[in-house]
Amino acid sequence: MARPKKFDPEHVVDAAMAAFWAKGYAATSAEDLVERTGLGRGSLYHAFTSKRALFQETLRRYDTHWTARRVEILEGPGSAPERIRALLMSVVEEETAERPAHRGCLAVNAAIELAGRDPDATDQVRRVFQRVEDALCAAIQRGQRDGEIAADRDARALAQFTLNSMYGLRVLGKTADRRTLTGIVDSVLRAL
Amino acid sequence: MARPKKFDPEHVVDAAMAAFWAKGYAATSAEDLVERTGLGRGSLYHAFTSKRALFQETLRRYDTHWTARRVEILEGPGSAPERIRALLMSVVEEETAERPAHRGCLAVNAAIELAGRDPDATDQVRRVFQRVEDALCAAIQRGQRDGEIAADRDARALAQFTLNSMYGLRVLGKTADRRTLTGIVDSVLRAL
DNA sequence: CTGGTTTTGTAATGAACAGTCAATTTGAGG
DNA sequence: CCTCAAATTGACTGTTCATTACAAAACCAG
Repeated sequence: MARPKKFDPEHVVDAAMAAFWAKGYAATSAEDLVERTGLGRGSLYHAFTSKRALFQETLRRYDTHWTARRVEILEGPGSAPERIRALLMSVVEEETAERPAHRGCLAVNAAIELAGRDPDATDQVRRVFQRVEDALCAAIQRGQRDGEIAADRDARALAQFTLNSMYGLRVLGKTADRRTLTGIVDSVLRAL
Repeated sequence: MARPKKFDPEHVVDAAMAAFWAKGYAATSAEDLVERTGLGRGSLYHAFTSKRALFQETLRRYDTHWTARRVEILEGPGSAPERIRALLMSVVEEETAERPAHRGCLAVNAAIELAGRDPDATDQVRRVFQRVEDALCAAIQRGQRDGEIAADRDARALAQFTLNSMYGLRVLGKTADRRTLTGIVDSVLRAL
């Protein structure tokens, strides 16, 4: 290695993520990325090849970094239903927060914007969804062992149902108020 | 009126809708719209002012035309749970269809792409969501009268829960297979 | 048939787009 | 303290973007 990079690639990807997250893929320009990352145009392209490749890197980092945070919520202390409620309520809080307004979940945004047109993005999104589903399934199985969730029900099916509800909140969160969303969370937990 | 329009405005909006629906707002170019609608650039801009205004018109038409179809499913013959299942399964069918691939629901797509950045689009999306929610609420109240759905539960809350699940399917539909989605529909109906 | 108003088609606008390049700087290895 | 591969810089590419200008064409009212 001759000359070391002046920047931390992870920081740069985080900055790019902020841009893509706020505006979506198509509406984010190379200029936006240059501004946010602080890199020069040349450096950015030298290091990441293209806008598309940088977005792919962004999705990868979202998977490892942000998805892990969601999983941690489920693995925290407390009963399984409590943990699941905490997860869903964290989504409600995010969606109703003033700032950043309605940025939602990057994986969901990418799924809606690019599914069917960008196979690589779709794959990465699938990975995110799968990780959360698996964590939900583990939490539900724990709840079944502890007698908080009916043991005769299929844990995988319940996990998928809960995941579905969580992503529903990402959609309704764009227009619904906190009360409504909280009511939905109550209904979901009642169904477990 | 001096010279009559050569085109049917509704047909043109439908064509524009197809373009926006397939690619999203930002990724659809004026050129795409010209191709799809068959109009000349001049005519298109003369009649619809701007890409943004045409999109707004598109959302309005989606609300009156497509949302009505969803509502019709709920008002069809059969028990309330049957009708709700039919609605959710129509979403599953659309999401797993080969063609058009993963175009989803235009209102959901617009919500995810533009919420927080385009107040007019957000308002229109809210209107769509509200109409479906109201129709669900009516169906659920009917089900409660007929004894198919527990009468002690809040119909509005159940409608919002069901709406949430429906839009969850729009998200998971991008990566999940038909079996999984159908399983989720089963879980949702079990919760009513 | 004619006047007046609107629609239409085409060409042109400047801005913004993603991506490239050659020149320059840098610092780790020898 | 060189050498040289890699990183940086910022100007530059050609393309595509949304939108407009303008003149020709079309049609209804009188």
